[in-house]
Amino acid sequence: MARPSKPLISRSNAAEAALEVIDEHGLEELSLGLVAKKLGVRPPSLYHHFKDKSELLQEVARIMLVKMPVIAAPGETFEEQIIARCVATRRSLLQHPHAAPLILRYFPRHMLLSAYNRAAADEPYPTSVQMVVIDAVEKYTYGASLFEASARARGIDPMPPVDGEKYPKLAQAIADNPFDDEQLFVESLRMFLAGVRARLANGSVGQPLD
Amino acid sequence: MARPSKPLISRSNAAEAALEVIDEHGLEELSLGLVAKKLGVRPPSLYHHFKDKSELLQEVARIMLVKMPVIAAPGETFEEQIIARCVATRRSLLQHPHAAPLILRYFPRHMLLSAYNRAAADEPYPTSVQMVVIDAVEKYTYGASLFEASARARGIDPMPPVDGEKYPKLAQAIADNPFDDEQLFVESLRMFLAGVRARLANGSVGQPLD
DNA sequence: CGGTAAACCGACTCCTTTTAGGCTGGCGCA
DNA sequence: TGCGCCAGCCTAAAAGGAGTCGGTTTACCG
Repeated sequence: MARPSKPLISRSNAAEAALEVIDEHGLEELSLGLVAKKLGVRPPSLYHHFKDKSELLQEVARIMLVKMPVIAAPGETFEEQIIARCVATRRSLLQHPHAAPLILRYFPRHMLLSAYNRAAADEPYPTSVQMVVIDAVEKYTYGASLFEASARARGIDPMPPVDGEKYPKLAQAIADNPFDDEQLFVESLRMFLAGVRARLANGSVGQPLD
Repeated sequence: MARPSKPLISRSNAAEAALEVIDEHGLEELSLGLVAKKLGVRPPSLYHHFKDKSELLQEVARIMLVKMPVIAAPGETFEEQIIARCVATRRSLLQHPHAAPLILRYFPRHMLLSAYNRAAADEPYPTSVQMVVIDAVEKYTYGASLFEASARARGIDPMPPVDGEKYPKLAQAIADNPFDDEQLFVESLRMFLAGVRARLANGSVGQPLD
């Protein structure tokens, strides 16, 4: 079994295998041994395709972003189209809660440049605030998804049971919250984008709220 | 040197030592050996105080949050007070870019419950939207800080140089962006909080933007 | 003053990453 | 067709870190 007729390992199938291992065992327990086993191969063979383990993990982060669906939501407002894309991104990341932290470690911004360019082209905002919107929407989308993924990976409730005696106001707020996790996410984005509108409308961009 | 008169190791000084190691060498290179060396001690001794390495890291995450300054900004609007606290949190996290990812892995929500309770008490919003604000502000603050920390830890620019030929609109948006990183962060929060006001004012909470 | 247990250590095991070098068979080329 | 190269896998083993076990010393408490 020295050299197979068809290669057993490729960059992408190794990354897929690693992603499966992470989904099943978690990021901590990922070892080259487990990835190799899944490919029917010995651990050192992976070094023929990757410089080291971190390069493999980087590839995992990459395929997670590549596999994200491209959403079109015609007929809706510009803002709702943004939100639809953010929701798709969030759902996509939550498919692999254990792997999500890799996005943070190996965030491949260059892969998103064309998306940002399109965003800048589509946004009906003055160019001076476009970066605020791009930056905030990106960071909120990925940040919120990562925190939720982390909570799910650890098997804990995003918002733990709260002692109504010690924290009455918080308990009340939780009880009166009509939104589930995704709705909370969507509503937050709407608040933000509504705020962009409002501050542009009254010319207060850059000024404190009074 | 079997038992010193004063203990050499404690939970907190071990965590401090680990934090220093992380600051100097990065999270990947952190080993119990390095922490032990910094304490003038042998690696196995740490197991007298921590169950395993992850418990030590959890403690590191904890002290990072505990050491956060408590900010008061009297005389300002409620929103600007929130923002001041978020900025302080962001700066605090950016003091330790390499350690920041630990916050994600070991986020101790229960430590923040009293802060959330106070937030719920202070927020002049109906209880049905308080969670939207608390949740979004928290996730954006920590998420954005983590992404910036990650970028700095890797020594890369948050926004890499953009090819003006390939991405003209994006290059334009970057050129016309008047804000630095922290101002971008602040302005995003203002947009969000302005949006909360606006949507409450016109009763559109929960409704799509039109 | 004696017993208990806290606090640290050395030696060891196990596991994982990574390097070095070897084998084999597909494939280009004469 | 035959030859040699090298892609693509292998085994062996080094290097190093996490964690265990069983001391040993000394503080502390009755």
